[in-house]
Amino acid sequence: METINVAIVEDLEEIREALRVLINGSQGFSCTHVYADAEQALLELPNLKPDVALVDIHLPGLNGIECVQDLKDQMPATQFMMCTVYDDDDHIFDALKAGATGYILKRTSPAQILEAIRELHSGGSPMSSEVARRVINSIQKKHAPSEAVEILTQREKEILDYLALGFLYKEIADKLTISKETVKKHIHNIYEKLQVQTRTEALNKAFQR
Amino acid sequence: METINVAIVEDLEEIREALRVLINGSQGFSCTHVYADAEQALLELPNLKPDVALVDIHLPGLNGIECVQDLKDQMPATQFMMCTVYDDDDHIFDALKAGATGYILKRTSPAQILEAIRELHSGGSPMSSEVARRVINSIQKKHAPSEAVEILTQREKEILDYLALGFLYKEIADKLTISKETVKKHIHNIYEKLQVQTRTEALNKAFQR
DNA sequence: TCGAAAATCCCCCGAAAGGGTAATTGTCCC
DNA sequence: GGGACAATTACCCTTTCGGGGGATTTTCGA
Repeated sequence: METINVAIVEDLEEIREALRVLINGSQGFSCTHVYADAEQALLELPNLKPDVALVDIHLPGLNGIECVQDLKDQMPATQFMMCTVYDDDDHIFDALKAGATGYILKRTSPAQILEAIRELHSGGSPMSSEVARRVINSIQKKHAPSEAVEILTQREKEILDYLALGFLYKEIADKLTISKETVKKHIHNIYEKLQVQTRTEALNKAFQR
Repeated sequence: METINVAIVEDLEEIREALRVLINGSQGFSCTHVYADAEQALLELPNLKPDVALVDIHLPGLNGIECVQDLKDQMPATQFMMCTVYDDDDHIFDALKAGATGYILKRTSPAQILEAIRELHSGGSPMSSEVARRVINSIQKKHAPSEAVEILTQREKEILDYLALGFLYKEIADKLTISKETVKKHIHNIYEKLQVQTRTEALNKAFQR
């Protein structure tokens, strides 16, 4: 059974040392490198390529999310877990976009932290069910058609979909076997209802872009 | 401490009954309604409005995801947990889009199932770390700019971003303090590199739409 | 069955978009 | 220094887009 190499980026010495002691004191885990800020981590970590990196979001200077963003490019095999007090939507989503694959809160128990590291290393994405709910809410919000679309008629929605695919008026007309002028009229009505002037604006408003 | 009312939609009698017995035999849980197919559940559940519904994905006739989609509209307060043998990306994502907020695999232990129901009811989204990883991978894939964009120059990417926001050539020109003709040329080059003819096509290809 | 909403079509017109070509200025690299 | 490439500007041209107006038929619910 191999040892999981863990690096820590955390500005608060108390927490940083507690994590180091926890990890080094546990069978199968090793923590040889800890950093108090992102800048130092960015300098050294790319050469060390640890299996897992625990990164605090709130860091002085460059924050943890930007830190992960930079590091992930240079060491894609390393798994990053955000370790933070924040559990609001924005931070979670930004962290995931930056390349983090785990997200735990600081109040997580030591045993659970170790378990999370193990899961992260074996291909999972540990996160509390509250964090997961926030992620899911974001997905569901993104996939829900905006309310603006509701005021459109069935035909208008249909044409809007073709518009989203990049078809010309003429192509849409052919697909629906109606005249180009009718397509134009529908689109004109769509623009009026959505209060926009161009195709791209309409698509941005109709879907959440 | 209130009792959590749980409904079950599961076609295999063995599993269905095992879940019912598990839930009814546990303090704080109650399961009074079980269904072997989606059709029956759709008829009765909207009147019962249980706190939580465990729904199998693989059902005869209407599948569990379509079932949740229909039910979620009629009873938005009920929390739906998919309970399945599948853990592939498509099913997970479709289930979440349909309105499910939990996703557990059938091999989950009885104790963990109860814990998952409790978390689901208290506002969390229980899912195994493997399932969570798949969700996160989908998010990261969606947010990663497509490789196609990489062949664009910095200036071209910049203009592409403005294009995505729906600006006119003239507006982009003003923002970048360059001439409209230059903007046009850049966009022409972008289209060539992305092998498209229109703005919408370019945006669809550049981002994953 | 009456009327409103939706869907269909048409004309005019100016602005925007997109294709093609050519030329100038840098910068970076060999 | 020369070559490749990025960024810039300019001009040509055609098509498409979108706003304005008006008109007819279909549909569907009150």
